[in-house]
Amino acid sequence: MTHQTLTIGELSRRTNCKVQTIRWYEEVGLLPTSVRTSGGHRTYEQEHLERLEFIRHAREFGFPLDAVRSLLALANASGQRSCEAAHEIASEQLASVEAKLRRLEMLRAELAHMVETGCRGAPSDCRILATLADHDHGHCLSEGHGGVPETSLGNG
Amino acid sequence: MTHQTLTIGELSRRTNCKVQTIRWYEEVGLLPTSVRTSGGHRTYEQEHLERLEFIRHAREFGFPLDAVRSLLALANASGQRSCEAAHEIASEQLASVEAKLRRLEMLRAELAHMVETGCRGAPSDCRILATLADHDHGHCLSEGHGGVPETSLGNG
DNA sequence: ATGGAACCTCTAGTCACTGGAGGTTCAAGG
DNA sequence: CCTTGAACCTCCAGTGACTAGAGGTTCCAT
Repeated sequence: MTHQTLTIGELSRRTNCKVQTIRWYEEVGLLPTSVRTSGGHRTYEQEHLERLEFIRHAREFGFPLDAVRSLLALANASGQRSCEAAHEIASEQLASVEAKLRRLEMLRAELAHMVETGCRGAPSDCRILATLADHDHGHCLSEGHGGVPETSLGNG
Repeated sequence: MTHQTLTIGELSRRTNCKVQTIRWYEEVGLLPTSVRTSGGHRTYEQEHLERLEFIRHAREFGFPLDAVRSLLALANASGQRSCEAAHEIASEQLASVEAKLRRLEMLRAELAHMVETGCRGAPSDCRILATLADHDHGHCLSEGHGGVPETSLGNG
């Protein structure tokens, strides 16, 4: 029954999460509206600490915030269904990570080739600048074919 | 001497780059201020087409725009120095891609483990939700130790 | 009572675009 | 010459997940 409350700073230290980020999580509804002191300072309980740790762990696994929101809901209403739903979200995240890996591996190979080839003595024959300028840039780096570079790997 | 000019739409089609993106490249100085028709429409020449293609190729390799800016300058002032500088920029990009790959591979392994373990029959024993809630979350996913999740992989 | 650390709100910036509203210009057909 | 409608124009807001800073207030130990 040591019902101790935490300041935002303490919560920040314990979760390794910046103060601004905690406030932001509250703003976007990942953390409940915090109880305030008479002076307006936020106070937190053990349950908030646990919830924030959950969020941080999920973020470390690269789950986007929307997924974290769903996972939080599932964790609070545990049951067979929750378990299946969590499994599905995690599988999607795994698939997304694997897709990014494939993309990045292709990119790495291309870049490595470019860098290794380097410039062969003659400045006018710099493989790097030549590759970038190449009109007939044959091999296809962008998978989407939608016109967007999509090298962007977003989060996680 | 078929000195033909292009509209922004034609340039867009030929480079697979959206019209808005072309305008935005102009705004941030990657493309020169465009010559306009009397009515204010942008017109482009062959050189702009080539420059934009260069930009697109570099973006496909994941170079951030600042790097693209540098590479463009180097391409326009070719020489031994340019070649070396380009090599350095490309090496940095390669290193950055490799770092992201390492990070993603760790992430993939952790996620795969989590997903494979699944929930073992008992709903209360869902490995996924349990892993996320884990207080003693032992292994270290965040390499920075700066407090930030840094699962974010930015661009390229 | 005081000093300074920690807290508060609000705004803007990051990266590289993307999308949309609301209005103008161009070129082809009648 | 007039109309139609596609293509163009500018300006603004939004994306994801924070981060940084200005300018002001509260807390708590001395």
